[in-house]
Amino acid sequence: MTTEEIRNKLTDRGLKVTPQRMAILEAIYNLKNHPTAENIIDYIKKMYPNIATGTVYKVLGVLVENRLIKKVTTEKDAMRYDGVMESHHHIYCQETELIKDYFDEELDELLQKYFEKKSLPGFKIEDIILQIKGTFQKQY
Amino acid sequence: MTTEEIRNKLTDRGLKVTPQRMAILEAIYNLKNHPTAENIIDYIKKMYPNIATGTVYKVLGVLVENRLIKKVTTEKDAMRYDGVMESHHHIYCQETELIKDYFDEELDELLQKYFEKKSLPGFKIEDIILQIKGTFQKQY
DNA sequence: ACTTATATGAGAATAATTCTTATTTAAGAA
DNA sequence: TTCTTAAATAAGAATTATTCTCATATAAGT
Ligand SMILES: [Mn+2]
Ligand SMILES: [Mn+2]
Ligand SMILES: [Zn+2]
Ligand SMILES: [Zn+2]
Repeated sequence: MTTEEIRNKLTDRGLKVTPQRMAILEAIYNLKNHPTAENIIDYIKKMYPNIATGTVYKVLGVLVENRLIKKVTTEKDAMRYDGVMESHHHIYCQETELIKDYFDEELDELLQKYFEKKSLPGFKIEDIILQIKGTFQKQY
Repeated sequence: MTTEEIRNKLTDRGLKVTPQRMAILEAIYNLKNHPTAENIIDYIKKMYPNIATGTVYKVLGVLVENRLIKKVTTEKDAMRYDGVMESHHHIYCQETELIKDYFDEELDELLQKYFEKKSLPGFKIEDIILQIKGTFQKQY
């Protein structure tokens, strides 16, 4: 993801391009494993030590509203963020904080067809995300 | 769910039976829509005004550890709890806080078979929960 | 360059949860 | 039925995650 591409994501949504917004998007794309706000703040402060905590939360909210990033829910108190906007699911390791992306078009089609048939009465489905919970096998 | 049944759930796990634990389980079973800790506290305080907030959080943690209840993740800051331990999925209304249970054995079998075939290398799946996001149609 | 609506920084405030410690109590043993 | 004691609770302080307020700074259009 180049600087220009990041800039375009902002302008495409009619958002002002600020160094803070650029830095936050860049952080999300570079930090793997679905960073928390705190992860993002730590990362950005290396290059840009004056960024305000409140600004990061504000910007994250704006980016979510504008569908440039997504929230990832967990059983921990801190929200996590995801810069991958293509449809995908999440593999949660119960022993660590690791959340791996899981892409599977075949599964997505299967689910889409399944819920076309068995549509939920009175509910318009916008998105289906699998939370796949378990543990990674330790390798000796 | 009778008082005796609730009591047995605790003793079956080797947990001491306390009025607080009984009240918290009863609250979760009676409150619908996946209550927050605050919902549970408000409910219990009607009958039992001296219960301490910290006790409720402590007990909720114990009940989760002992698999008598589950956490339900959301994009909001407050954790929500679920007393329904049978396998099921969640329908999230994007416009309200409503989280509806969705039971579907056919779907569960479909998923189980799917992931038997396409097993995730190095990962032991313990549970798969669908987060079905969308909106309930308003009826006029 | 000028203007202005919007974004940011700083720090206070709030909300959700956890921690600490003295006291109480459930449940098994005597 | 007491007695014992490890575990649970109440109360309130502390911590963590997030939001809010408001004065200043700045992006972007004119
Ligand atoms: Mn959450
Ligand atoms: Mn919180
Ligand atoms: Zn992801
Ligand atoms: Zn449920």
